[in-house]
Amino acid sequence: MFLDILLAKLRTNKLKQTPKRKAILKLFLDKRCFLSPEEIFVVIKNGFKKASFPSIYRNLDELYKIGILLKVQKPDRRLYYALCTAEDTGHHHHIVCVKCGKIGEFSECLLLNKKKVGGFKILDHFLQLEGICNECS
Amino acid sequence: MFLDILLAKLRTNKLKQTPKRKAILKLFLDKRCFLSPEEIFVVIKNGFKKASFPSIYRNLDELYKIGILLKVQKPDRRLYYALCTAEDTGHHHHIVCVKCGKIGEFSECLLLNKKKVGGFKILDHFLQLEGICNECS
DNA sequence: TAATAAATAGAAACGAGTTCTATATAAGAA
DNA sequence: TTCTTATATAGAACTCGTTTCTATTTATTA
Repeated sequence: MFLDILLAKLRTNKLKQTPKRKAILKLFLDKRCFLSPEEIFVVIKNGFKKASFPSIYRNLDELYKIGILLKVQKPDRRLYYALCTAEDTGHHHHIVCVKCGKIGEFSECLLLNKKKVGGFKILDHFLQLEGICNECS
Repeated sequence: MFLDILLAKLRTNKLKQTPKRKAILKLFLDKRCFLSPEEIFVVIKNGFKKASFPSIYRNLDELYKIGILLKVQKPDRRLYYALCTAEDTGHHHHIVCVKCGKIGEFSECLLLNKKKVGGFKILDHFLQLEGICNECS
């Protein structure tokens, strides 16, 4: 089962398997879409007696850092997280549909593998794509 | 001259040609890259006795609304604006030196010439590079 | 079961961006 | 030029998503 794989990943990264972490992972497995910290907070608030935003934010960031979640920012200037389905947890980019806002993910880096350009040695890059998804076109 | 065209666009849209608006436009014409409100504020602060963030933000938004500027959001969760180069000649990118802040420009697009990726049809992209310039390395 | 390292809740802080309002100024009219 | 009026401005105060701080609680292991 997929949840077991995620829980194993927690152990591998020395993160405790707390009830709330499990609830967050189950929520992402159930919904299979991008969720904001606020949406997750509401669910946790309903399932437990106590809940706090800092824990939600920290958990989301930790899950992002160990490659379980991916993180994007929508034009509403909020963070959104979703299960990362890329086989490798390495470098990958996202593309946003200009019509429906759906976010696609691809691990293929579109950049030519150049080390130097215009007299500058390239250290890092930020690539943001806009497009139209299959359903909207 | 390009500045005249932009100023005419202000008049067309019934926006006054204030000294600060002119300074902002000149800055974009000079830099030819994405700038944050903060970066613009610093320049305006140096060129005038007074400056305020609300004016910068409102001006950038107005220039964006009448099509003079583009607006994007980078992962640092800040807004960035750049001249809309629709009439401008060639597709080009910028690279910023992480040490001295110098901005390089190159017309060669580093993106693989893909039209579609992950089920999305690519319409537009924004690429910002970071690196080290010749003098700093 | 006890030890301990990590996770939590709650309050407070942070910071980019926005709203409010009185004052200043660009641009057209007299 | 001077006057008039609508727009632009500075500065203070605010918004709100996100982060930091800290005392308490809890999952893990020994």
